[in-house]
Amino acid sequence: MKQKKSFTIYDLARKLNYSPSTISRALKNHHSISAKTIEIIKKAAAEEGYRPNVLAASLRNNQSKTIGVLVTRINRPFISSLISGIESAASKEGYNILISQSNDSYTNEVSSAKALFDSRVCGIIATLGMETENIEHFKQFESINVPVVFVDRVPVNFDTYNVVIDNYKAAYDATNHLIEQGCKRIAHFAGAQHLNVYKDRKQGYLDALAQNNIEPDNTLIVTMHSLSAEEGKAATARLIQTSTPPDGIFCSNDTTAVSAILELKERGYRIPEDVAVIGFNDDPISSIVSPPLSTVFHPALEMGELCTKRILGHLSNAENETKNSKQSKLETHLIIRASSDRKNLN
Amino acid sequence: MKQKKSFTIYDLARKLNYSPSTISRALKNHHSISAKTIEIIKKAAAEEGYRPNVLAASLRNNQSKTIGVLVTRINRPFISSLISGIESAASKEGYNILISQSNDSYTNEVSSAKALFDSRVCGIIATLGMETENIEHFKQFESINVPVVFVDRVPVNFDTYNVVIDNYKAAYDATNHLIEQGCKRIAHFAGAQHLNVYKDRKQGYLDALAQNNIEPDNTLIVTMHSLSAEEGKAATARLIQTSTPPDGIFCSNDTTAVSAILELKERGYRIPEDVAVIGFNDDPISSIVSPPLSTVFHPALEMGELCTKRILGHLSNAENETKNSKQSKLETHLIIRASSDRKNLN
DNA sequence: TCAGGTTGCGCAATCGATTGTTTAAAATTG
DNA sequence: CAATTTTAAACAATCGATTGCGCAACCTGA
Repeated sequence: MKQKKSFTIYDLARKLNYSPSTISRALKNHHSISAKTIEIIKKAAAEEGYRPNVLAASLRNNQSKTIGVLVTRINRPFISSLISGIESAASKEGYNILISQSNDSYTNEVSSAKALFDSRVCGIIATLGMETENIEHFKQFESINVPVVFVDRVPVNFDTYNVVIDNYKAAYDATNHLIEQGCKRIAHFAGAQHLNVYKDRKQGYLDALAQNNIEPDNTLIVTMHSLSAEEGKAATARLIQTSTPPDGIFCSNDTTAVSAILELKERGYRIPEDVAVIGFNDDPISSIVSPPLSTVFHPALEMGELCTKRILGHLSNAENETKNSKQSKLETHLIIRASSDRKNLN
Repeated sequence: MKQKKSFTIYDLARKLNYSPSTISRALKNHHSISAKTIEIIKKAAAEEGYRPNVLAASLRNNQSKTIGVLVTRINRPFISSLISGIESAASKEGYNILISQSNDSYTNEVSSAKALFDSRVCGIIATLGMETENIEHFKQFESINVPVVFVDRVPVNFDTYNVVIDNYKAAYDATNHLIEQGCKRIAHFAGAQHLNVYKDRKQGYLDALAQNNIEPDNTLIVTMHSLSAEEGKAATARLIQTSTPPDGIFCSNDTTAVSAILELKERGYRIPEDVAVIGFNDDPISSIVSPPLSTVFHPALEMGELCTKRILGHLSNAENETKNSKQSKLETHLIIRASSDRKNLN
């Protein structure tokens, strides 16, 4: 069932005895239209409930005010906050956002990228899926000069905009914090190592150990596919039952960290006395679990806003791109809560 | 900075010595184009990396394959899952989704609705903001036969598609459950009463009390503006310090329920022995808090999918709309966890 | 062999807004 | 008052895909 046709500048032109071009110009205060005419036209437009058809304008201008957003899963705390930030910054400037999720499937990611391209988005913001190793599907955008901003999970060796946090430093600090609390055997729940975020977090962890002359123990490093609660629970159960269990765990996300806490509690371990735990992201669950989870603040909203700004900045002046580096690294910080705070125990 | 022009059917036509109309028809397997020609054209299109411009097609057809989604806040568990469901069902059918958030501001909601209208969405899915009492801004869609689906927070007296749960029944059951657990003085954290969801939940609560011959006590009913953690904490603190404190709380969302639990624990009350608590939504925090929170399952993903189906159903056959009622009420159920389960105490 | 039918494809208008180029009228100048 | 400049608005092409209509070329059967 088709939509009914809506009221256009042609209808308005006929009604007021002006040409469509005059209507168009009047509505955007073009200097060659007299003030009186502008007033007449705007008044009539408002009365008739005229609404511009942005499809037509976009087609003509070869420029849509729509930003494409391609994420893994919309309903995750970090992602939904990221999108919220993107949307806020975009709508403030009159841009719309078109959203697509890949569910961490490479095939979906490729077809979503195509769909966004076909919609002629003026820019695209993406975070890579777990499976993604090849990023050819983003090159089509560059070929028509549509800016691509990768956020959080970004590819290496692809010269485009990036918005990330310093995963290495955050992980280093988190691990160091555990060491300061007296942990000697620190486990690490790592994510897929072809993704920058998890690779950097692992490296930060390793370097913090090295810096403190702690020999890394591979049996304490668990690399997980999806960093799910189930994986976290299973890994915790396995590690804690060994002859040399960990006394601290640095997890690559809060989901596994919380599941570790729950599993440890169930088995009668005290947190942080027996095992100190620190997560990553500051998801809502991290402050609710008992004891509250220490974690790394992830500025999701801010990252989203910055992504939008990068797109808009590129569109407004393509020349400046060399001035500002294309790489943005946002500040994070540790949030120390009870799950790792051995010094403030009552 | 404008985008570069991309490769069009005209370019393809020139290259292959066919007319643009033949290209267009061939690409969609029109019967009047020979199999051989179709093959030639499709092959060339693939080689040249031709991608259709959906803006042009939408303009011509007066029909975009884009669904507008207007929510209050993207980064809330229920909403992000709802969007995820909408997106999944939409992308499966080749539809895109354009998202806008109102942040519960009426002004934003109105301007977002305008923006979505201007983008000529083929349908719109919306959940009302806290401030919204007037819904004139949704009538423009009906005027050009664009279907409007309200979900969860829906208006009364507006004849359009609705996707909701039975808030009344869920609240009735939740309250009844508390009564079965032996609660005599059950408090209720209510939301803004001009919104159907909170009004129905309150009514279900009241009727459950009445059914069990419990006199309602207005001092136990707290109506909140935003049902935030702060409000929940404050209300809990106030209620528990009265001479006749509640022994059960039915909260209109999980956020306030969790904050109630935390506040009660901090004050030394046992849950559920002293106070049983039940929330609404089944947010991730509900299963993490200690004790785990009993709550009402809210089928967010399913609701989202159904919203999309309603839109697509309307578009494919406008006649059927009388067959299926425009109102869809989805099933919910209680999730009983420790926060209210007095019978399974060890 | 020819009227009538089918097949395969091109022509040209259309969707609604935008904009470079004209044109007509009004205002200014000498 | 004629010449020139300024002002105001119209004309027409354009963006890319779609589609009703028309028109050859070919096929069919009588």
